[in-house]
Amino acid sequence: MSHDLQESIPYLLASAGIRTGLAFTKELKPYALSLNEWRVCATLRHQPLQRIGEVAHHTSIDASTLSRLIDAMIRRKLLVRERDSADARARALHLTPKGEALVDQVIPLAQMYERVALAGISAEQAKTLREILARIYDNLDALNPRV
Amino acid sequence: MSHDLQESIPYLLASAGIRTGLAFTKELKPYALSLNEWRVCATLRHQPLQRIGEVAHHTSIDASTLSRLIDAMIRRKLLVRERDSADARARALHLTPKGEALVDQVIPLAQMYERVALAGISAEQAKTLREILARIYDNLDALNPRV
DNA sequence: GGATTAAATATGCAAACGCAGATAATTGGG
DNA sequence: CCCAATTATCTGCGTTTGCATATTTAATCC
Repeated sequence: MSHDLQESIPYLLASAGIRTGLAFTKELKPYALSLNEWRVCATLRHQPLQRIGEVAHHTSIDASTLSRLIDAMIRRKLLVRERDSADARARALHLTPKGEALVDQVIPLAQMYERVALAGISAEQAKTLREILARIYDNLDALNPRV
Repeated sequence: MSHDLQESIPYLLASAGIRTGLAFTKELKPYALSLNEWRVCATLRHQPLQRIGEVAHHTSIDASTLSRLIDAMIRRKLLVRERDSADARARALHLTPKGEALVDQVIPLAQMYERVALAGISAEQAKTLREILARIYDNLDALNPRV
């Protein structure tokens, strides 16, 4: 059987994604943020007032891992948790002003990495890439019996 | 400051990559392979006789993590390690027949995931995607002071 | 050819992770 | 209004991970 595994989309996705993540992790060190913490910030910046379960779904981070991660972030006063108006069992998370300020500090870094990653890739290709990646995420999300 | 982080390439890459990895991890369970073990198999299938350091570089898995992972795989007789002809300090790894047989069993799964991930994406777009992902990997690889 | 440097791999250790099950709090049926 | 069922989150616990450092082995210099 031939089939070059190095050319398979899952393999290439992992390679590019892990590399990018590792590099960005180093950049985050001065801000005392782990990559997962940053991803939590990013999704809450995009859409505030999410519950832990929603954040877990959006970031693909296990809810139990998130529970602890978010506790620590709350202790650092980057996030707060309030009663959810819709379901009182749940608590809705959002960034504090301090958290937002931190995100604003990191955004230029994220923009720089975007440029580094996309070096030699046309704007049009980048647009296609965004669409395809979103589609792949959706394809795999659909596979999951609702995380 | 605006800038939607959810649209940034690193974020989308992580989302799509992690999702794909999680889903594939479940498929690997019956074969008692972790995702990292599979990635090691894949790179050794593509290019045998690599050292640990080379595998570490190709997979972006830390060498110390790999050292232990590979020990376990050798104990399972999926890999063997021989003296490297070029540098006798190093040992070159390659799959055993048993390891190759396992890879052959998993390949159809990998092919299936390729199809699932690419649902609704044209062959031409998929080709572009492969090229771009490889380019992104290279762009970030170049950034690293030789891992 | 012995000592020094260099490189590849392994190990100690603490932190992060993921699964399974526990807990907390609400909803819905009677 | 109370109890069973449901759902969101948390905790216990063993495994995996990554960093720093040690160890092993060979290449190189004198």
